[in-house]
Amino acid sequence: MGRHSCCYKQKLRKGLWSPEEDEKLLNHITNHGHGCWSSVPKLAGLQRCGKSCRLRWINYLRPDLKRGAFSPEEENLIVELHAVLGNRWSQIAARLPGRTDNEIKNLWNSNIKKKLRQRGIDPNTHKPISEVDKDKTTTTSNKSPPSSSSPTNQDFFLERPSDFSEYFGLQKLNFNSNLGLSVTPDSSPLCSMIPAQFSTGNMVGSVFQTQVCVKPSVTLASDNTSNFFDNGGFSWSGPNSSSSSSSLVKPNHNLEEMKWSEYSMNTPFFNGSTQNSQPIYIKSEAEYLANVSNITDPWSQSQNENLNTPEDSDVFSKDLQRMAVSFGQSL
DNA sequence: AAGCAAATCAACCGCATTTGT
DNA sequence: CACAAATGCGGTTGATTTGCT
Repeated sequence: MGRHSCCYKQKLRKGLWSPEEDEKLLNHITNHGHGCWSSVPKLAGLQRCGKSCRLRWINYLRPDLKRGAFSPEEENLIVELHAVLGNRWSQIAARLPGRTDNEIKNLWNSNIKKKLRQRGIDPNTHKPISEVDKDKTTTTSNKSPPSSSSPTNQDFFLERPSDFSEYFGLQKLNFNSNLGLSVTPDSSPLCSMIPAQFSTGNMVGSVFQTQVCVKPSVTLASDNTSNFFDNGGFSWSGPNSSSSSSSLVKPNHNLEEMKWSEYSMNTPFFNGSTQNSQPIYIKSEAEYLANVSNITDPWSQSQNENLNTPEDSDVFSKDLQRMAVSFGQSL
């Protein structure tokens, strides 16, 4: 036997809201707040289910809603955010004050998608359509999932849009094993989105399961004297680590199909249990590349080879392990 | 002005996750 | 720990509006 909707048990109204219903709901929430949504309809004198009341409030009655057409700036931001977040409409909406996930979703499906296609861009992958077609004909079955589907925790691939790090800019991430991560954002549009991602949950549940993560553009150094500008990438400050060699992660090395969970399962770094707060700096790939020339790069020799080899993955894992161990020791 | 198709919008549905008991 | 209820999310649908012939 199939499920029934929440409106089924009682004879509750469905469909469009009347002005009278709106007024009742608005008055009730203005005077008492919404509290528990399931009790709202009863308290407000409405023949609706709580879910319907919540939706009406969020999408229509909320006083902070911005109405009217989307500006070109908003549309651009939606495209940029979609390139990073995929169809995570609520997270996209969180970056556009006064806009709801529902209207952004509608705009995307009815308008933006079409515009992108007209410009020769695939709205799912944000790549040129010609490239996507080529991929389709060359790739075989077990490749990364399309970005249109939200990656699950299980299926998180280290894939990102090629221009992602341009949005990323310089971030200062403050890791605290009790509080999770917080971020001091810079002024680029996506930066303040990122901490919202990071600050919920613990390390494994947040930063290392988002597309932001370390992989695209970072250098890892286990030396506490190095700083962001010296090593051109990713570092942490803290007590001296036992490892004297610095660890480097080549930007864009080809580990697209490795899962973060595979790293996180094996690295003590991600399992820190004592309270500590460590600043972590990440800068954009562009900045990285501008500064990287003086840095010894263990992957440079393999530049023209297929980098997606077990050896590469192994080196990368070991570097992460080393970083993890020294970080763990500093906690 | 009428008819039709496309575009837009509001709301529902089912599922996943979170919270409470 | 198990279960149920509540909440939140994204996909989808269907009604309405808009634009074109």
